[in-house]
Amino acid sequence: MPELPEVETMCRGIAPCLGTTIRTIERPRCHLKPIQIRPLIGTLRKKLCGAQIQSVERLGKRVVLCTDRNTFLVFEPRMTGLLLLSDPPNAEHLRLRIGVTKSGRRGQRMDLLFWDRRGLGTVQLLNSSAYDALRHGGKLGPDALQMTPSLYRQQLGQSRQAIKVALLDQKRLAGIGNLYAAEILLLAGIHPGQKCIHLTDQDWRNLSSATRRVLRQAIRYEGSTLSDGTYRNALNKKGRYQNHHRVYGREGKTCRRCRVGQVQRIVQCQRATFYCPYCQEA
DNA sequence: CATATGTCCTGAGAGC
DNA sequence: TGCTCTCAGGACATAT
Repeated sequence: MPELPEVETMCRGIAPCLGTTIRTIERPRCHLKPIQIRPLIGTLRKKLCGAQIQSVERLGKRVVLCTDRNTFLVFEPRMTGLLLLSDPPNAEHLRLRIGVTKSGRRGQRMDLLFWDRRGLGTVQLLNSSAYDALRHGGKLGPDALQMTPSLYRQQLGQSRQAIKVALLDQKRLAGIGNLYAAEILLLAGIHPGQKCIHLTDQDWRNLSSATRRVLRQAIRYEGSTLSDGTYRNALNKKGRYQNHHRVYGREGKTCRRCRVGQVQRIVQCQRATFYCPYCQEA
């Protein structure tokens, strides 16, 4: 389930594509239900073949390839999507292959692959106004790494939702998912069920610093590969942050922050929440 | 408007 | 053993 650290790792991993020219676009044969790709593959080919990849950006949990035609190819991995420069985990879940070449007459060939086991991911080509609407149209909050105490209070402070639920709302802030919400709230010392509207200035300060600390550390470890083994970096290597989770997925085990509390699992909005009753008082 | 719930999708694991 | 059922949770659509 790629969240900010995994998607950031993908962006860094596909950096060898920078400056390359798109030559081919294919959707591999697949007996599974095809993923959503917009526009249709033929149109996508016409619009992208010959275009140069100028930059790679992360937009919340999305990866964006920006081309010299002022168009933007937006990958949304959702649960199990991956961007790869090497062989995929298997062939049957390969969803899109983009062949690129380095600039120059006999530029080196390379394949950028979109692989997605569950097929909930999407790929979309946007023009600049559509991309602008995605970034600034109010559908996506500020990036989680940019959150300050006052920005947190501004984006979440009036909400009557539980803080854990609000952290997952990409309209409020972009990039946090179920796993990192749990780890961030632990370090902030805030109970996941606490209503946003009741949080104090000290809580927002703690949340702001915990957010940066957790996400930066997770990026350093190239994200989390859970027990299903799905998440991989662009070279098909596992992340390592799962070995440093303090509460996520650790129900009944000892909290890695205080080494005293026993990790609890509750359900909020039909999603699992892990927390330490010792570090995070109700 | 804000918040809550249902839907999509596949494969792992539980339970019989 | 082999089947059926439940669950995992991204974002979006629909309901309250």
